[in-house]
Amino acid sequence: MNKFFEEPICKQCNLEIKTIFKKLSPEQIEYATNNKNCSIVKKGTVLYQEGNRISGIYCINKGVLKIYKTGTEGKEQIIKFAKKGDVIGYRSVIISEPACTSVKVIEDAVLCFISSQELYHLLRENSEFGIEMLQIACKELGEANDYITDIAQKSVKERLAEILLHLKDEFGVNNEEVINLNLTREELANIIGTATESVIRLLSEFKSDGIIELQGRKIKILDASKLKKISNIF
Amino acid sequence: MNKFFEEPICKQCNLEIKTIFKKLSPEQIEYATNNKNCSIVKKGTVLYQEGNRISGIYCINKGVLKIYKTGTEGKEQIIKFAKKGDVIGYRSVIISEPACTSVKVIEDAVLCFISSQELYHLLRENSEFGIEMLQIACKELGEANDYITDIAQKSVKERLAEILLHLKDEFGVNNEEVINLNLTREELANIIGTATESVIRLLSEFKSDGIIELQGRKIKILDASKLKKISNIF
DNA sequence: CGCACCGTTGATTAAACTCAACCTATGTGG
DNA sequence: CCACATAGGTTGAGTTTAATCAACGGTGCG
Repeated sequence: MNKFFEEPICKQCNLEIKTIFKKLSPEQIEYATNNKNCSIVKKGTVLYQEGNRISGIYCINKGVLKIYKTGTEGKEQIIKFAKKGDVIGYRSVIISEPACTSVKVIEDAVLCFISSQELYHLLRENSEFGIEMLQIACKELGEANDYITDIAQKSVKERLAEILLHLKDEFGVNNEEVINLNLTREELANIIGTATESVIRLLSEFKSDGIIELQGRKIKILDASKLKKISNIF
Repeated sequence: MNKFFEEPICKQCNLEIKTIFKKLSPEQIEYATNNKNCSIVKKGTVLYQEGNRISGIYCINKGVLKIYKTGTEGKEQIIKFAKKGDVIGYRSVIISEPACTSVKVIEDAVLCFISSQELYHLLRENSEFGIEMLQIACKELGEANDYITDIAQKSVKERLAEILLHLKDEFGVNNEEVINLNLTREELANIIGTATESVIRLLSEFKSDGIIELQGRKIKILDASKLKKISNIF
């Protein structure tokens, strides 16, 4: 089974699923197919770092990537995770600036690289494709604004509850209600902007309140409605 | 002099200055000119609120607007300010969603309204215009990511120092080094995500340290380099 | 085996919030 | 014109939240 993914299978890559490419004409799909560059990237790989010039964007066909910034004192701030169907790196390419985030693969990924030139070619040729990109950027912008409000106004406990629900939404749960994404305690802390110890304490509080169950990094959600109440989402 | 601005002067409106329109062809400028709708909006006016459906975007020709979200307990979180040359409302129009922010005029403004239909018409017809919009969105996205990292990691004091410098940059200072934007203490607090009292205490600390001078809402910056040091910007 | 990384817990400290009181300026209605 | 209400600003005291510091246990790996 694993062997199946040992090499990029371009035929079933992003181009055919619902991604930014869905508005391309057959000729443009052909163009993109001939000019993209698929590769397998192992967990732990740093794709690029804050400050790097990047020469194109990556479409994610498989895997999970962590997008983060490095704040004062070198502390990592996780901005978001990217998974199948997401595009990353476009911000820097579009405004011709060095990357403002770093990207690390946290689950083995299959990525498809499209160079800046090709991206611009497609943007110029197909305005619907541009609108598509614009929609992606706007969606991300709305999420960022929500994030700002949450971090600025909610307590750590509220934010942790919210993030657990958010991760459940975004990555789903297996048949045992365990969130399909394993993060270290430190990573959880770096999403919500707190100390690792605070996350640990709150997780065990949730556990003793019967809201979650913990087995190492696996988090099983027992009572989503309680989490919702704690997180103050309406 | 004031009379001069009593009515929108479309001839010298955004269309001719460096805004999103700079990539339009003469015919498209003509089209936009015939379809836009300029108006004077008084300080205090709420342009639209979170949750409203909005039917177009606003280009700012003059004035200052406050873009904010309402968090838990009704506390206002200021996302950003918009001024001459900025466009607002495009996020909601592009992804066909209700507004995720509210907008209030805090300095008398001249605004130019462009309906969703016209915006889409221009986007479809001119892919360079789309790229222009994409660049605006990406720029804003980068700023939002910085903001997230700051709020999550910096102390209130660091953030206040940073915001003062930021306001100085964005709105400039008059010939007496007074920031060209008057905000209430509460508004300052709602930018950096803290309590009004904390802002007051820190401002008077900065004052007694000889870093700033205060006269009501006017903030005079005496020592920008000290502010930079406090804010931990590198 | 020993190192490195992660997770956990406890104790202490510091930052910032909340609450309350009071002051000032401004504007309003009687 | 005065009395009063309102909004913003300030200060102090007390409390809460969360960060920091320190120690220690478990796990996996070279």
